[in-house]
Amino acid sequence: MYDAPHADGTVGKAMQVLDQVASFQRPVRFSELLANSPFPKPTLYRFVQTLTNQGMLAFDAERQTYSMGLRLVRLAHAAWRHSSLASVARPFIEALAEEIGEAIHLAQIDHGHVLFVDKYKATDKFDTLAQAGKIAPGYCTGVGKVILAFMPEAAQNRALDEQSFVAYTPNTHRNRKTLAAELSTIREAGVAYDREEHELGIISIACPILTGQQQVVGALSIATSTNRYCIDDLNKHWPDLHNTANSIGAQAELWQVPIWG
Amino acid sequence: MYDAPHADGTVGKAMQVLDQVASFQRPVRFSELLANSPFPKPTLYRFVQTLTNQGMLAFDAERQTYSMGLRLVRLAHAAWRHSSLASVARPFIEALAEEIGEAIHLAQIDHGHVLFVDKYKATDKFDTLAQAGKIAPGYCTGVGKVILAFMPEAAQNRALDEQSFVAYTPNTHRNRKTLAAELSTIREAGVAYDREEHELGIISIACPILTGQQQVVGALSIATSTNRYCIDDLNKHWPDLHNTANSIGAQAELWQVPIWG
DNA sequence: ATTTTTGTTTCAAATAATGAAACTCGGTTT
DNA sequence: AAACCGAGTTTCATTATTTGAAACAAAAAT
Repeated sequence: MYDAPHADGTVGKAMQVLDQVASFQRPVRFSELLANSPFPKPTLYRFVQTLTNQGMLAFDAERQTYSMGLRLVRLAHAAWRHSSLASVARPFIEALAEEIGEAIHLAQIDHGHVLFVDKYKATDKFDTLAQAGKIAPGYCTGVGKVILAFMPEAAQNRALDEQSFVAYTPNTHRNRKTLAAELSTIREAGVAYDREEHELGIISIACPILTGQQQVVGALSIATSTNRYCIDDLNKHWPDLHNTANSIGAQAELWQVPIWG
Repeated sequence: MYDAPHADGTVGKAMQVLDQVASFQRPVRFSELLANSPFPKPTLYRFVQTLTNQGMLAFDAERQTYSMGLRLVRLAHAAWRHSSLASVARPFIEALAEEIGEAIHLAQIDHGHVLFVDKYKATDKFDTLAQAGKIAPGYCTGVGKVILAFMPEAAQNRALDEQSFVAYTPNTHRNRKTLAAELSTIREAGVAYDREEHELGIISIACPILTGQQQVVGALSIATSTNRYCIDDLNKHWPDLHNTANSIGAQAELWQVPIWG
């Protein structure tokens, strides 16, 4: 038990640095990294050097800043194609979006956070990559809640432990208890709603994507704005959403999409 | 296949393993990796374990296979937004594509390979992510040749060293000499053509994206099929392509897009 | 039941990572 | 001009991690 923080050795630490650079959301100087880093100066320095050599980070010599490297784009391409639901789900989502004319989100879960792996916005041809890869909290999004609701208990507990319960809006769940209560309702109903819990003015309806053995592999949602529609309107699309989610689940199984991360 | 990794300590080796998994283009068993790995069994085993813990790989327990992890998608999202031309270039490309009605490619170069960071296919709303992140050879694509042509000499030499000169079609350059000759022509002309050098039936015209100091940051191309158009037809779009590339270059500079990796 | 293949663990030796301190290089202050 | 400062880089003895031959366990194949 006392070898608990076996923080995955050197590689784990390097990945931590990568995350840190990513978290800045902009090119960042070494000293800025250092200020927020658990590592001493030379250690951090070497990590950053190594990662840059490796193309995981990019160094702008002119401005002396680091940002995420293009090698990640190359690697993620493979991840996206072979390890996410997106490539399997795409044709189904496309069809659904054409029919409904609202934004469709496809999400998987990754360490307690919802990871959008694809997004189709019917009114905009060109929004895919900008959104794919984005993360959002699990406890206050339609896709997040529905995935949580259908997870096996052990995994669900682990994921719930990682929720922050930040109150984005007055409707956001503020603690595990109220969320857990909603999750069991969701599980029975097979649908989750986001009632402006993450962003005021945005609502959604979400269905789980399940395999034959009823394992959740992701979720599908229709999102819209309260200016145009209310939850009841979204409900009319439930049959379509549900069917699409089922079709994707069936395909995912054939295609051997990995079940977890 | 992938470039010789100047063994950057433990982290470099781990990244090498990541690349190896990516290169399979499908879920892969431990033993398959081992067969092609320079590392002894327990070493590889631990790398794979660590990377899986870290979410850089995903392990499918049922099928006993590894694939690329979703963490990469998360990280690449940041890379794509803050470290690639794509986010800056998008509105320009969109406008161009609408006008021309052919596929537009946006590429950067990464270790001698062309990395497509975005693609807009006017006739298909939904092809972006499938292509972004893909790599192609530098020596036989329009975007690749034009980037090579405008690189500073030292970098160009390094990049040329990494070209494989595989003959994809009868028109493909087969050695450095003929390529180098074309590169200087391209540099003078400011345009490159792909005359079915990578794929039979596919041609393209490509312009460099330059900063104020005439540094290449990427390239833009219009691609089409020989069924519909010939090089001369593409040439009619040159002014538009050129203008768009210039606008992107100007914006890139303002936006502080990192110049290299 | 036996062998073979595939995946996992052990442990001493080999290697790589660590970080306090020292150094370099621009730029700024005295 | 000298002294100072802060950001970035290097050194090197110490420490911790990685390494891989070998052994082990589990699952498939024979």
